[in-house]
Amino acid sequence: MAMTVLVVEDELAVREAVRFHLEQAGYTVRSTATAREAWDQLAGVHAVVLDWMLPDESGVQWLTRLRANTAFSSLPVLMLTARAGERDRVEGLDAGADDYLTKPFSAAELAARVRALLRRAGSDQRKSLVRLGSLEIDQDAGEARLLGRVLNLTRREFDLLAFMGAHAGRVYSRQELLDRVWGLEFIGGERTVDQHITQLRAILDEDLTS
Amino acid sequence: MAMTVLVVEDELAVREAVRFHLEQAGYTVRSTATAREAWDQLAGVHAVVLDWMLPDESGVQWLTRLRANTAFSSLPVLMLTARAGERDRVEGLDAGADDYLTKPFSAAELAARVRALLRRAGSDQRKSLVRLGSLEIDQDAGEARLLGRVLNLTRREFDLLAFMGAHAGRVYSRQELLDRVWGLEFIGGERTVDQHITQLRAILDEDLTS
DNA sequence: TTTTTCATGACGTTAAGCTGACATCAACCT
DNA sequence: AGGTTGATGTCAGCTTAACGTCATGAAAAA
Repeated sequence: MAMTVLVVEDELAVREAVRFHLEQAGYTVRSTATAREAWDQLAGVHAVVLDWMLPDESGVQWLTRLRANTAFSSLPVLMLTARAGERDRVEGLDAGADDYLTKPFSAAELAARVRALLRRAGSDQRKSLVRLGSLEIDQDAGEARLLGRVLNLTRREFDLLAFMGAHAGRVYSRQELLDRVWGLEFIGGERTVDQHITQLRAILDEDLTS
Repeated sequence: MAMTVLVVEDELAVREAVRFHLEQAGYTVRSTATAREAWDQLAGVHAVVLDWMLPDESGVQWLTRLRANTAFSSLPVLMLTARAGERDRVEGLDAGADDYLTKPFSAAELAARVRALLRRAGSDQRKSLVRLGSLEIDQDAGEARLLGRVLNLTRREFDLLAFMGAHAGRVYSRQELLDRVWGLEFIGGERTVDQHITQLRAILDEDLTS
């Protein structure tokens, strides 16, 4: 699932630079130059990179309005500012920014901070332990247990089992599994899924009978 | 019972921002702009957020005096600084600060750290000592012991071990470790993590077998 | 300065992952 | 009934990429 980041920044050069680096980092990027446009682009966005100074409305004002809207009250926002003034910082955090970066900033650090924001937001809602009968799938620990015993799974095997466990009772086609477990960028035959399913069954069977 | 936090910070904007966020988090907040005033406000306070630079006396000096007073020797203190220098950090912790935060900081992080401080002090159970089998990780002393013997670890090695010890049983990707142990501003290859893990294993192995 | 600690690129090793070939099976058709 | 077809299950080999380690230069500390 590709994460979408909205960049609100009036300076073209900065906007495009930010876009470039976030796309490099694997995010889908949407961008606007004004606060007014930004408002219309919010749907489906997972995080916002917001410039302090905008032509029509200050970033802080915009952020305050955003926070007032319950639908976006917990949307992660990273604020950009040209000045390192202490007062600005405080005002930004007051308005509800989750993180803060002073220009000039390194592109990699921006990406890292966005990544951290998204991870934090995501881990809050992720259910880390799924139990299905005597099978436990522990996302945090990265392990699955059957009858209390830890299964010796490879990464793909675990990912596949975890996905199916998180959507128990639902049927997925091979292609859907490839898209959602392997990722959209994976190019390959559907037989690959068969192989891993076979493997999983073998492991589960073995641990059940031994 | 509502916990009371004393904020000692000369800059009005920062002081009020900190007040705002701590009150949001459910604490009663008292604040002063100078070290002298702070001294008179200490009664009944459960924790202190202390700025490094104050008009009348440096935060470090003030803290040293505080620690010398037996009545306040175990009062949790969170230090704020604009500088990120390693030396400052050491000096602050040396003087008796329990935690340390570099400006600019996020509101959420400040609140989280204060909460952590109060929890530690409240249960009077120094969570800074983690024990895993015969391995002890002592955050306060900045050292780790295996079978009672102090391990000779470098700073990174200790930080890494401490982080993992504090989150035992959880799996982290290389990238997450870089973000959380090295910091978001670190830009570098993931192989770096491998190297330090290898080193840690070697040290632990050696101390186990000798 | 000297000494220690870090980061990183190179490289060998291993096992995880992918794929093609073949076997099996059920449904459908003639 | 026998044959055909398409979907599925399994096996074994090949290819990678993930891992662990070493050595070296850079950076930081003493």
